[in-house]
Amino acid sequence: MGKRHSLAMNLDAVAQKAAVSTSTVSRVLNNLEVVKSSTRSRVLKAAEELNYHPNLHARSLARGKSRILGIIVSNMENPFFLDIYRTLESDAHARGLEVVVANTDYQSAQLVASVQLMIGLRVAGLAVIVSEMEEHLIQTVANSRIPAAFYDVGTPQKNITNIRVDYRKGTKKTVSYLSSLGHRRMAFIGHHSTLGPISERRKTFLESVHRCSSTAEAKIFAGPDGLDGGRQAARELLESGFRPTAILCVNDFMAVGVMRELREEGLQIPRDVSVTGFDNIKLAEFCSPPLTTVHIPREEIGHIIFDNVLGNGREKHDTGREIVIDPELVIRDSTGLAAKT
Amino acid sequence: MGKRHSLAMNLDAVAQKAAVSTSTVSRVLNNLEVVKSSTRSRVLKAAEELNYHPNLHARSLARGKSRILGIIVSNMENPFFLDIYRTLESDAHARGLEVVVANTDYQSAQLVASVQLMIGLRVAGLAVIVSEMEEHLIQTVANSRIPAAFYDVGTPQKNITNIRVDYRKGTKKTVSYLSSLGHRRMAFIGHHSTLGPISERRKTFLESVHRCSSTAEAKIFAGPDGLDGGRQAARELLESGFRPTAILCVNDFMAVGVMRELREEGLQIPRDVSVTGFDNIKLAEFCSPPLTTVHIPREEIGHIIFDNVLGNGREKHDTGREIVIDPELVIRDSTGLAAKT
DNA sequence: CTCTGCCATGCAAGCGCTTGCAGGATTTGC
DNA sequence: GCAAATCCTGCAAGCGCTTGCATGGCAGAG
Repeated sequence: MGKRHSLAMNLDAVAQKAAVSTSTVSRVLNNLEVVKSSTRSRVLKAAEELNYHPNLHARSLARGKSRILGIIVSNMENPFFLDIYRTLESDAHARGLEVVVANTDYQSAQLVASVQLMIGLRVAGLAVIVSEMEEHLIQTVANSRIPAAFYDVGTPQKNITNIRVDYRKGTKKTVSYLSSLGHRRMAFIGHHSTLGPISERRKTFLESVHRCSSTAEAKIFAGPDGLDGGRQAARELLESGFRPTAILCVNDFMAVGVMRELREEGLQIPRDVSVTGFDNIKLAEFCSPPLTTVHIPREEIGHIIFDNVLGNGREKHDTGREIVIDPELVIRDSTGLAAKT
Repeated sequence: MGKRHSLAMNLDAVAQKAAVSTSTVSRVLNNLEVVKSSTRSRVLKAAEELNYHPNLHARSLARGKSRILGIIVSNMENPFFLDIYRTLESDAHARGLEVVVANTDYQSAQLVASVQLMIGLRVAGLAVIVSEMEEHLIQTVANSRIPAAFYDVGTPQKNITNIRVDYRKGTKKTVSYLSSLGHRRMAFIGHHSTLGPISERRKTFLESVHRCSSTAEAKIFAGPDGLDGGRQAARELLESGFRPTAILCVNDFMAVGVMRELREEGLQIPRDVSVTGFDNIKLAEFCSPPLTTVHIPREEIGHIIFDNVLGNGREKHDTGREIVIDPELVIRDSTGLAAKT
């Protein structure tokens, strides 16, 4: 019944205008060197004049694969994830791949939808940066045979690599550092989350504090994630009457929120109370006072993920491995000697 | 020559397994209500067992269109763009559309590539949030007949809407406010950029200062964009010997960087010098001191863009219009009465 | 001037899905 | 019990592109 999609501009149109076959047009557009240069330029001219843009769906379909790197990320606002994403993106572009991102917003329904999307798109590779994922879904990805790498999720699977940061170590380093400054009464401010990495930090915190000194006190507070959440949690802490000399926060955003609230309360940092963060986002360096925090090498992580998804074949497609990254403590001005009480 | 792509799992496989035709499978998967429920569940079961995921490329090809909203953005790290993006994304999801984003990093080559990608993907709608775009490229988008909206770019075109913020007004409000506090010596800190909206602010700044008082002094400084850039520009300002009582920054990030440097120099804000930003990002509320800045309603902008791209038909597809948004001054603690000199 | 061989191009099948149309099976009405 | 209406399902064409194979033309060799 002829053209159903009137406005469509396709290879045929170009072929006709250039008086060649579609195959030739295709070859020109794909830079196959078999085409005579006079023909080539004629085709190029026709395509240009018709304002032709190849239909990527048709191309992927015909080729049986797409040149797309899929990225699933739980929260783009988090500079932590954002940085990893940016690295992946630039690696992909360097390899001539397009990128499609899906944000899950920590919603498991979104995660499922995103995975469906990526598989449906038959992406060339998939990076999943989400902190938590059901075993079932991981299996789905594994079954799809799409080369994939996860950040901080579940256990390694067949042809899937899992990359994670040793949060325990980071937390331990922070606690020992604070302990060495004389702190014996500490609080941990986390957020309402059952995410693995988060509860890991919480647990390690308690253990470490008690290992450093049997008389040490440790309490845990929580608020929603983010600047506001940190502030809110700090408020609760203040109202609880507990007066720690040091506060460890689950991430830098919350730490900045916490500092804001403490300052409002008239407390000085670090004179009255020390504060630490986690991640070492840019802001940590620029807030006031600059924040002592745990640095996580996000660029490095991004590169590792990319290499494991679409690396030059060096070591990809091993039977899934686990790669563990060591975090480093960065000392700035938000921590100091414990105040005498 | 049989299956070229061995691992492919397609409709046929499901159809065979469920002992029906591909058409039926297709109808089940698309929830067409014509299928007998016993057949339906048989198909669903087969699909499930085979771990089948429809090929979205084939689907888009057959349907002649995709259910994808394309978003092109110049810099995801900028919370300003990020917020607009997030709004668009949630609007899209609410309508059952997928989203694909392309980051241009302010590189014009990337912009071209992104536009190609979106057109190639035959996206259902396109939002372009990039601050600057060649007329030629705008035309390309217009010619593609894809419903599109631009933020802050060029002139309205046929079936393309342009949305922009009245930066002049925002800058004027800031200057008059500072002027009313007695400031007569002001600096503007921008970044190295020829982007329209930026030079607009710069120019308006100079005009406004001189309009407020003929004896007022105004100078302009610049650095790279971002926290570091603000710091660097502040350094230059300090070294220049110019001692303004107020500094207007082109955006909040730069303002925070500026404040950091001033503080290091021993200056107090706002006692010694007032500082203002632009955009009113979250950080503006949490930095120290909280920043006086110009609020730009990013969510609202996001919704407007979406409505203009894929709105319920209410008013989309007008012959391109221009929508202008009014910014509001938000007064916080980084500004105060001018110091006596 | 004919023969071999290569170069540039065209032919046509196929990628996985949708969908208008047709037709067999099952109901319903009388 | 039979015709008509209804319901499901299948057939097959087509979406725009790629690509293995076939072929026409032309150059150089003899």
